[in-house]
Amino acid sequence: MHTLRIGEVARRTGVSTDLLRAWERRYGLLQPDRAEAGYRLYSEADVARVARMQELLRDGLAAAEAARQAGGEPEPAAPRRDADVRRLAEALARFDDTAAHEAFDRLLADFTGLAVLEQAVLPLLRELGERWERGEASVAEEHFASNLIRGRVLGLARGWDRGGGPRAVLACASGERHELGLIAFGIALRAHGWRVTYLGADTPPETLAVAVAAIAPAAVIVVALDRRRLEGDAEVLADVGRAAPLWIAGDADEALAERLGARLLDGGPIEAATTVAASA
Amino acid sequence: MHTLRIGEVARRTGVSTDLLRAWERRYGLLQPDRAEAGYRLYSEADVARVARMQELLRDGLAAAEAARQAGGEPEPAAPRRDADVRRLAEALARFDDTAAHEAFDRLLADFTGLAVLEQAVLPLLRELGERWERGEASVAEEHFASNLIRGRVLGLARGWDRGGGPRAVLACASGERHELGLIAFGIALRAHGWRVTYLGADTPPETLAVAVAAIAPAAVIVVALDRRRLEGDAEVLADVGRAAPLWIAGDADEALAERLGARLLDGGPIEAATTVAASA
DNA sequence: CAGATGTTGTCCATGGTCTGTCAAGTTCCT
DNA sequence: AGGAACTTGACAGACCATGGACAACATCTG
Repeated sequence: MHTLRIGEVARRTGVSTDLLRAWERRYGLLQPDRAEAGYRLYSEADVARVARMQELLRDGLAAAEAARQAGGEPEPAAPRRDADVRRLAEALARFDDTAAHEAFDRLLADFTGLAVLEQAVLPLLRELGERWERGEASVAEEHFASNLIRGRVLGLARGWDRGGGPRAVLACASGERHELGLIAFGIALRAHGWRVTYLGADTPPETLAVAVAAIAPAAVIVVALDRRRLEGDAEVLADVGRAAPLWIAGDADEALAERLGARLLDGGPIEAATTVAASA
Repeated sequence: MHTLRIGEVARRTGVSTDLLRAWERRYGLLQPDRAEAGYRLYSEADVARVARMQELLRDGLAAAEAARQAGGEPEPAAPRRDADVRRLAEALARFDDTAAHEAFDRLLADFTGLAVLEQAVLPLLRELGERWERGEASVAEEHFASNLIRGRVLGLARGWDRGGGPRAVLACASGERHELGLIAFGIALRAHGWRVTYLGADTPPETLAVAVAAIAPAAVIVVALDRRRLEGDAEVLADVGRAAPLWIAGDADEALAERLGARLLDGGPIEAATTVAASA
């Protein structure tokens, strides 16, 4: 199981080899096996532990304290997570509110909000949508699931305007009600140290304009899965784009972005957050 | 659990490190642990206490008095509830996500979910609506507030199907998106020992039918603030009414109820829950 | 009203601690 | 040979502690 050399771990985690050795020397974060020649040999669990360490550092803990906390149990491996995801899916299909919340709670206890969204919730909803298109899932199932999940995920969007980083305003376009991707983006941007003001689903463009005027953010992100929702409010959005850097995501292209004085965001929520974070 | 150093507490609260030390020295607001090197180590609870201190300062109290209250005995309940409701309203008007959640948390810690809804949230939204009609509140304010509150209130609707009481299915009519009253009703019905399956806003009638067939509840409650939302789905709703006792609430009257094979619910959410609970 | 007194947020000097990075010299593998 | 890794030691810059000082403001006093 212990097969990775230090350079590979560094590549995977973005932590320099020097720093990996320093963490080992100072805090005993990792205790890799050794090859006969003395080379450190790490396991996948070690990589996860380093990732956890990085998260704790981003949360503002001192390195010594972060190492102490990351030194405990590594994140549970994929099987346990998959079991909980499956339990969640089954509970939703049964309209079983209690079981669904329990599965969700367990996922949140074991993983970060971003990981839960990325690896469990979004794929689950995507799959549900596909099954629905194929006629295998009922409207009722889809409705119950997305309603419950919406409530839980909105609960993740809090305390986002704390701290001292640059500010961003996030909104779904007018009429747009799919906000899960936007929330995932918000969490990811938060991990980059930004402060986020989340306006949520179905934000009228005037609301956006008022918020932007009040906050003077370093970025404004508007998402729509149907480009007509953007086109319909083109003038107001262009005004917003003159007041602050505007990004659009979802069903948009370069031409539309240019028309709105906006920049285009594509890829998943996580890459998009990296892009925006790099802009300021 | 004392893990945060002073700089991180400063970042999270926006209070300078100097001031944190001054508050400790002068008022004993916080008594952090110390690391071996002498560094102050704070807990999450300390962060909350600082946030509370800031709120009291915003309310105009002198720092010494604010520290006394933030650190010491809580005030009697009623004034504090009013103060927290006011703080919630002010935070929402400022787009201040963190302060709003904190005020909400404190309300929930001190009162039941039903009381918070009945005495704080619903009146607050009603007042906001009125100010909006008079042009005193912006669309932006209204949107931000109801979005944040929706997320919090949805978080109250969990674990509702536990236990052994009679079952009820709750839904907003198709297109209807005002679900706060329905959630208040759900909490109240829960207090009568019922198990509640909550389908949420904008429930298509077919979804309702599937859920009712799957659950065989002792009551089905459908709410709409605009009666056309009920009339549009009259046939399916009448089918539902044949499968289980159906109640309609909101903008409806006896004639419409009769047409749907339903019974009429009026009055506030709490009386309505009493009515339904008495029916089984 | 002038002056005295108290309150409160901020600033500074000095000195210790923490932590990421770097360097030097060596060994291992292909 | 050359790239990657090893160990040890060092270092700069960020971070923190203490204690005192101070300016701005409010409140009280004669």
